[in-house]
Amino acid sequence: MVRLKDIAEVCGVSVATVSRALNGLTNENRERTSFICQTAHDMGYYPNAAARTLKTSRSNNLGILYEDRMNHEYFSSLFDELRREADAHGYDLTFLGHGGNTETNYYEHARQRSLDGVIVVQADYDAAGIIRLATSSIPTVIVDHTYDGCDCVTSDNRTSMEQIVRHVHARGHQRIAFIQGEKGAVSRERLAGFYKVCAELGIRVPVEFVREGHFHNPSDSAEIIRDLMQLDDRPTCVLCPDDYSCLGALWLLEAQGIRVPEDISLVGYDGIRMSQMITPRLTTYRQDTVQIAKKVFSLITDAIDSPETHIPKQITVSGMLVEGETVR
Amino acid sequence: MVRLKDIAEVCGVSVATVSRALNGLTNENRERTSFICQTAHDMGYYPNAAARTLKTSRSNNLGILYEDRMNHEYFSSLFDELRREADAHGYDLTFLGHGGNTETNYYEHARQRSLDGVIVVQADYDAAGIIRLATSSIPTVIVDHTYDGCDCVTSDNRTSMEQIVRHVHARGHQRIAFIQGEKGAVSRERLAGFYKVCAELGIRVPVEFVREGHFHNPSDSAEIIRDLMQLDDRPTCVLCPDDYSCLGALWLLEAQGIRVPEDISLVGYDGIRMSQMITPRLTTYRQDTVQIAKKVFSLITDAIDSPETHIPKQITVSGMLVEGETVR
DNA sequence: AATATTATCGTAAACGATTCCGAATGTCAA
DNA sequence: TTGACATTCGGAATCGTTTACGATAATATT
Repeated sequence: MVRLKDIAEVCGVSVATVSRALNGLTNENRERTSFICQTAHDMGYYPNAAARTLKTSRSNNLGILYEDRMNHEYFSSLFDELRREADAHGYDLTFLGHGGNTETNYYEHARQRSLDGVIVVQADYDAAGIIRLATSSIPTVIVDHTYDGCDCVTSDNRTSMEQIVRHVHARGHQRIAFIQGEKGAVSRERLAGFYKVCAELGIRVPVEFVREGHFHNPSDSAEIIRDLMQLDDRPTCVLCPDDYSCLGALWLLEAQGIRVPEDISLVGYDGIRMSQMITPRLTTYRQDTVQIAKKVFSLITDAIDSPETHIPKQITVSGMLVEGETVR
Repeated sequence: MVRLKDIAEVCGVSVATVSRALNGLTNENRERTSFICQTAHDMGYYPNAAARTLKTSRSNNLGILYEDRMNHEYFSSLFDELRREADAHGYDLTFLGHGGNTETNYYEHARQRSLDGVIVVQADYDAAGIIRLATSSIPTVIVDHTYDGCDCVTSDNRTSMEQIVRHVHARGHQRIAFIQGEKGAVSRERLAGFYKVCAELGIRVPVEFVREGHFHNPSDSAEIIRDLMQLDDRPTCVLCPDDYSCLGALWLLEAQGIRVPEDISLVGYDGIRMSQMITPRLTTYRQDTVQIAKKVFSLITDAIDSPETHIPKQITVSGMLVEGETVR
């Protein structure tokens, strides 16, 4: 391993001069600087991140927090975009695990590794470990959830749902059911949008039309939909919590002879690729993962680079309604 | 931040003693050791990874290399399992990006961060950067590809394909087409298994039955399948490179009035969850991502812990044939 | 010409942990 | 009592880098 010391000896200068030259500090002799940089490159020098971190307590490394499994496409593609942004900003991405022991202490883990910030993609937002992290001095950005006084990036859950309701209403639906995902900021926002537009449009919403389901759980959604269809006063359209569960439900229903959209209309959420590859193509709302990732980094880099002037913001990113073939 | 020095002052011992006590070194006073550990815990001590890495040149951090996008389920679930294993072994997982600059130097990046090892999940295996890494002294495990003299974990591509061919043959198919994915060790192995069993079973394979396609590319596969079906002497069954492309092809075909398996039988590969949620359920081969991850870690931990006695191995992990409804 | 100012660079002290080596103490046998 | 030996601990160097500070030389000011 080539060290600054080695370069210093070759160039006949001090270690400090080499460090300054390589870091582009001012007050340095021009030609000498370029000479040092050249020989450093020739010698195959690369800085030792551990030493640099130890001295500066900056690691150029961000933590990424994801408690669930990654295998639904919305999360994995969001993750891909975050990775791209991290690369562009010169950061590495390290997964924040439970730190070996079961008592999930994300804060300590982040401190141990001197992480410059943490991106929370998915977590149990009521858990003490997450709140500890979010309220700490470590720059933290939450995706798809909101804490007061924290940096957050969310989809426009409320207005997107408003668009969806207007869309299906425009296509003639008056009896619209709504399946929630897990309780939380996302479901709350979407439900608010749902109720708001229903009220505006004079759509009556029986209490049994609003059900509690789960994200990414197809059989659960199918069960609820079948249940809804057996009501005397049954809905003509069901809004699902996400594409994954909607797709699954669609197939489970079709296997039972229930056709979409002839017998029932369905709407998904997320806009995963597969939703547009199937027949019928899903009517859904595509989240803009590229923009979400960009916003996450604009927040976190600001928090890192100017911690004293940074004020936490909550950013909303708009997506796009995708008209498929599952709404009659 | 609490340092060893702080603990030493509180306990009235030297820094060296605290370090030894915390690391469980021998030749230490029993009760004093436990007293030190207790106060360290009470003071909220956690070690500084950067300092430790600088001194020991071990980081307890593994690199994970993935050049493509993550959004197909096989890779993302494999990744989930790797994450679980890393947690269990006390390692963190850091993504190896291109290091900011475009000239992809994974080796230097790994050295910079003092990574203890690197797991290559997907990459351009012919690129100089990967080969440089694989042939370096950094413990490296390759998944789904083989280099001579390197640690590799692959699925049983050859025998799995043999099983698949036997299966469809047992169900009466004599005219079987094969769509390859990208060129490489995986495709080569599968094709070898395909040819071998076809020969054994006396199945004639016209040259136009073996096509070059792409992994994870549904429209491409659909195109090829349609093409195959227009042959005078058309196949009755097509083996696709993976579930994702197979699913997509299936829908594209059905949209054009071609029914599966009535008009054509299809077989996928990977065994992603969605393949079993749809109608018809896919006949496919499920890769054992849990076992793959376990093997990866058994190799990499051995390479890290005993670099002198470690000899590179190539491990094959068996999966399981999943009988669905896409083979008549 | 003497002094003030600036531009450059080197010295050395950190950052927090590990670990070699030697010192101090205790134990035991002769 | 003395010497040999084991046990336990502290001192200090070290890992590679950054950076405050002072020293030096070059230039400008009067």
